[in-house]
Amino acid sequence: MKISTRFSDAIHLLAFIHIYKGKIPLTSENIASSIETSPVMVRKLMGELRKAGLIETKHGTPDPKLAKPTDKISLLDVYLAVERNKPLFEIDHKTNPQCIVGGNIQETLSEYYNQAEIAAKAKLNDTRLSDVIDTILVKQKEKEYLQKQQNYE
Amino acid sequence: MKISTRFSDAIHLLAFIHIYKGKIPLTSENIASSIETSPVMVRKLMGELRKAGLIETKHGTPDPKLAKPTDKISLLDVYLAVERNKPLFEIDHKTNPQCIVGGNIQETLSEYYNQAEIAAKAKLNDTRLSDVIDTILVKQKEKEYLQKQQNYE
DNA sequence: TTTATTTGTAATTTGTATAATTACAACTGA
DNA sequence: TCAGTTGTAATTATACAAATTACAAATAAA
Repeated sequence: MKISTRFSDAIHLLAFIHIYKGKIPLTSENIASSIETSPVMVRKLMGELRKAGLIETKHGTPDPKLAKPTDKISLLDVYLAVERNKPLFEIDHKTNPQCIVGGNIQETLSEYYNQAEIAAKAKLNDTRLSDVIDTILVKQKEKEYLQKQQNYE
Repeated sequence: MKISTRFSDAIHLLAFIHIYKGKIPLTSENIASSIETSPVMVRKLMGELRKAGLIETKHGTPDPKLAKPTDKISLLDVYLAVERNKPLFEIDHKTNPQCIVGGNIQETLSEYYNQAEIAAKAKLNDTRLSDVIDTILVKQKEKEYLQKQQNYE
């Protein structure tokens, strides 16, 4: 499976907008170079985030903004924006309906999978974009501190 | 993305063995026709389930058995057997390390993703193969009852 | 009001993970 | 012995995400 990094990249994009707003021009080109993807992918993701009401953009103008404060955007909001209702656990929808197992496994698993999926989504809903940004900034400070230390050794 | 149904198919396979043991020969051919996949895929999955200690097979003999009672096998056991440590949420590992966001997002997200993943896996660990089999058999009975009803109408 | 820049989006190509297929040695049991 | 099966490797086919290409529409600055 060619794995999808849309969810990760969308969070990256939102954090980037917040951290670099006013410091560098927020063109799809600049954002793409941080994610290391194509500007077109960035614009597509931004289109979906815009439709979900998470950012505001203006056609022709390289200046996207977050539509809400970072503590009012949860990771679940981002997930739903770019992955829609994509299941976390895939069910095999092509099983033999003539068989007791094949004829009932899909419905059965979808119930149990759903419970697990909701547990995961509840955690995503508890995590705010502000948490992610705070963690990024702390990790960055720690890195810078370690580098400074090394310079004096 | 070509989605993977290995997890679903592995549960299907185990339920099939339990329900049809002694009723029909448990050849990879017969199991495959219920899953609607190839016999080779079934034999591969069985190989992984065997290595994980969930089933016992004998080379050349079409007679796999569950290695434990169905209430001692959880969906998490099956997941780990066939998906190993495959992450539920994929992190983009190719981001620009020169950027504050690109340089810290991977570590950051892996922490939050892990929390969500553990919540989901805990639910899978709470669900036993016996639960799945019970649900399948109940659903089957319900179907048969409805069909009988229709015959008298 | 022209011109360079950018967004937004569609169409096409490319890369790659997964499943299906092919092939066959090794084992089993009648 | 021999037909049937498992276990596994190698190859091919398929499906889909990402990258690329292309361009109309909007913007901003000269």
